[in-house]
Amino acid sequence: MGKKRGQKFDLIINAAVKVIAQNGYHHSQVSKIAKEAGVADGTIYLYFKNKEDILISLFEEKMGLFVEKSKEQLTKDLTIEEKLLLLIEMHLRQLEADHNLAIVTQLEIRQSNIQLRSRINKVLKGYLGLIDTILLEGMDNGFFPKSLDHRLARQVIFGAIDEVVTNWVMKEHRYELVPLAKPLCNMLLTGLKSNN
Amino acid sequence: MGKKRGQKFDLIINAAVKVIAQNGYHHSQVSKIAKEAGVADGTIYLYFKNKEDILISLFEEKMGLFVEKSKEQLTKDLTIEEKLLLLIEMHLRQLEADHNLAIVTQLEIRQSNIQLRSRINKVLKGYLGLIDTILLEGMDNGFFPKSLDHRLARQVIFGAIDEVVTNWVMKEHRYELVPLAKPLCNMLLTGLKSNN
Amino acid sequence: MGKKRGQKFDLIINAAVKVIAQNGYHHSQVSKIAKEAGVADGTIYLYFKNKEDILISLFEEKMGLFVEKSKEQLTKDLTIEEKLLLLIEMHLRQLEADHNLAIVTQLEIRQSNIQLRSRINKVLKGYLGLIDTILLEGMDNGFFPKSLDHRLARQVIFGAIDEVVTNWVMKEHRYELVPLAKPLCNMLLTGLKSNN
Amino acid sequence: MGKKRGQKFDLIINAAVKVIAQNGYHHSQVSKIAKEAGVADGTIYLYFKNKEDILISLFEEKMGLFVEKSKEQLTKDLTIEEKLLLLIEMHLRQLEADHNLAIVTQLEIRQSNIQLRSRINKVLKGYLGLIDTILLEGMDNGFFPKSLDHRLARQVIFGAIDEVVTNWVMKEHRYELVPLAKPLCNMLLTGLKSNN
DNA sequence: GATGAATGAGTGTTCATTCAT
DNA sequence: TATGAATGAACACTCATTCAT
Repeated sequence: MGKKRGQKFDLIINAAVKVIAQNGYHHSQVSKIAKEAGVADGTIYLYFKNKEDILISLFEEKMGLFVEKSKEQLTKDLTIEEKLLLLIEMHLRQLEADHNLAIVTQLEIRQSNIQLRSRINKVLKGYLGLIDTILLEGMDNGFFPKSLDHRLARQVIFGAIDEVVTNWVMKEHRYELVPLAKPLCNMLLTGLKSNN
Repeated sequence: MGKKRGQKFDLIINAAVKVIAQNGYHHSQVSKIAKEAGVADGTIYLYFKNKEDILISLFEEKMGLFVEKSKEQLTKDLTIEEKLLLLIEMHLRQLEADHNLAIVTQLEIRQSNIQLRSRINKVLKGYLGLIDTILLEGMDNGFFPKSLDHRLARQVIFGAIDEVVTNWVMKEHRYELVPLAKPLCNMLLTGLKSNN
Repeated sequence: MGKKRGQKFDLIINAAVKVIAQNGYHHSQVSKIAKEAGVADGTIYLYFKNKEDILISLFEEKMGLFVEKSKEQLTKDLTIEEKLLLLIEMHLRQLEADHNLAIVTQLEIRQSNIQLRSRINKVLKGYLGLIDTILLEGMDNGFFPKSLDHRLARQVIFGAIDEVVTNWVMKEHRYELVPLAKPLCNMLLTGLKSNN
Repeated sequence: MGKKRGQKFDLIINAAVKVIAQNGYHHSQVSKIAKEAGVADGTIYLYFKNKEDILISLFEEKMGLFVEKSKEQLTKDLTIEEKLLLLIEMHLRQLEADHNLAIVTQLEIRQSNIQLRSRINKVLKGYLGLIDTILLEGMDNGFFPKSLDHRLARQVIFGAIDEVVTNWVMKEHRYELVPLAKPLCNMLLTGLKSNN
């Protein structure tokens, strides 16, 4: 059964983002999502294998789109520094633009089984690939040292961004997120230590 | 109800770590934890308010202990650099020493409700306080620039360490964790960029 | 709605025999039968009132045909003994010739509601009528005693044949059925007791 | 999990006989049975694996008891003829004494999956064993011919009795059942044919 | 007639929690 | 304190049936 797409697919995905952000995954009954989407309960199962599949598909859909867009932007002729900044900015902008999505992404999706993590990780791999590309290009042109452990660096970059977003969600979006891109990027590039 | 302590309290906590790490939180029935602990189902409720309380108490107990130990270590007369390295090393060592605890800490505990996050965050605050202390001391003695946004820095440090541990857990502990402390610490202090 | 006949009617009936024999009635979704028949789900409802109607119609169709054929054969000029043997042989032969039909007839059809039994019984009545005809003719010509309780006798004959077939189906058709006609017929006619 | 017995086990079994006889198996919701038994829904699952298990356990319980009783009676010093008659009489009497049980036994239990049939058959085997014992003893002492196919004979006897009971149930118990034992027994022993 | 996407009623089962002993 | 049998609320999912095309 290849995944069916169509108007209803998006209808359900968007309803799910809203309902899950408001109630949390475990209190978001399938019937509640169906009602919000304006379809019958059973219709959900024409487009999704089960309730968990909604959550993961939602992530794949939204995050996949984001990765696509980002990949495209990063083909531009920019310096490594500009590319990293751009990526961070896009990341923060995307989530600041959709608070519900941010809640689902930073909190609810992490409630999924270890097994489901593999599907999540597949999507994440796409994102991490973008970071890797920047890192490798930078090592190639001397912006980063040849000796850089790029896997560790990738984890540091992703972990830092992710934590910044999560912190913003936990603080209930009480401050602006995008302005943090620049200082965050600098901190990652030059470190915390005074450079004198 | 003040929290009751006693032999059984620890018995249950340790059983929970084992059972939850093996089965995941949602497949760890209270009766399964009780059986592993060698107590009756009902006994659990003499020591814990409900199932979620086991999970959070477990975190409070183990993490609280860790923060205590760390705080103590950090009173030693060390450079800022040494202190940060020590903290990271202790963090990685504690989790590498107990794989089950690492699984619960990095994966399962995140499945808790948004509400429960507040109790988790309270514990985390203790840990983040340690980072802050180092950061502020460093800013004070010129190791870090006065202009450092220490809240952002704290998020970067925590996010990076956390991601490194999570990655290790997701990769099923297939490599050694503690050796990553040194390069991780350096990366955080001097950044990714080449220092020509 | 008079019953519609046509190519598709038979297509569906035959698909149903196959699907139900293989999966059991309760695991034979209408859509599965439709697929096997090569028609759309909705088409089923142009020919049958509901799912149960397929099961009963199937029985009516196959059994009705069998009763017709048998009635015809029994008009021949035969002794009572020959007629009974012929009936039993035809019964066993019909089911041995179509294992799937035998499964449906002996096992699956009995899963229908008490209400539906009335339609089944109507069909059976035709068959039982054949037995009655033989019994009454035999009582008339002295082959059977005048005192015979022919209703009881009919139940004994039908019950015995039915059980022999069911046993064969339950034993997964591991032996030949038709050869049992002769000894079964003898047993019914002369009883189990030694005749000396 | 060995089967738990106890007061509640019987309570539930008896409630199930009543509810299933009145509503049919498929319209006998577990909650309905629980209510009739005066226990909570969940309690059912302390004593039975699932809904089907209630049906089969019920049969095992009631039929098993009957087979025990019959086996005991048949140790008496009786002629073969008397033994067969006794068995038939007990069979008819047991079911005439409990109309609800008869409905479940003759109609509802047959709605179970082919898989569940194996558990049913295991119970039936006990009953069929009783018939076999009589047949073999009769062949041994010359009451039955040495050449008797006792497996076929067993099927004829069981099929006949079963059909007589089913017929009585389908006719909604409108006549007395036990009086049919004698003529039924005779018919099985001496056959239908006139013994000129 | 034929289709098949959409419907939504219906229920078995789990398991955290309680409480009489 | 400790027990564990009993509770009962809660819900994902199926699938027979409909109907607009």
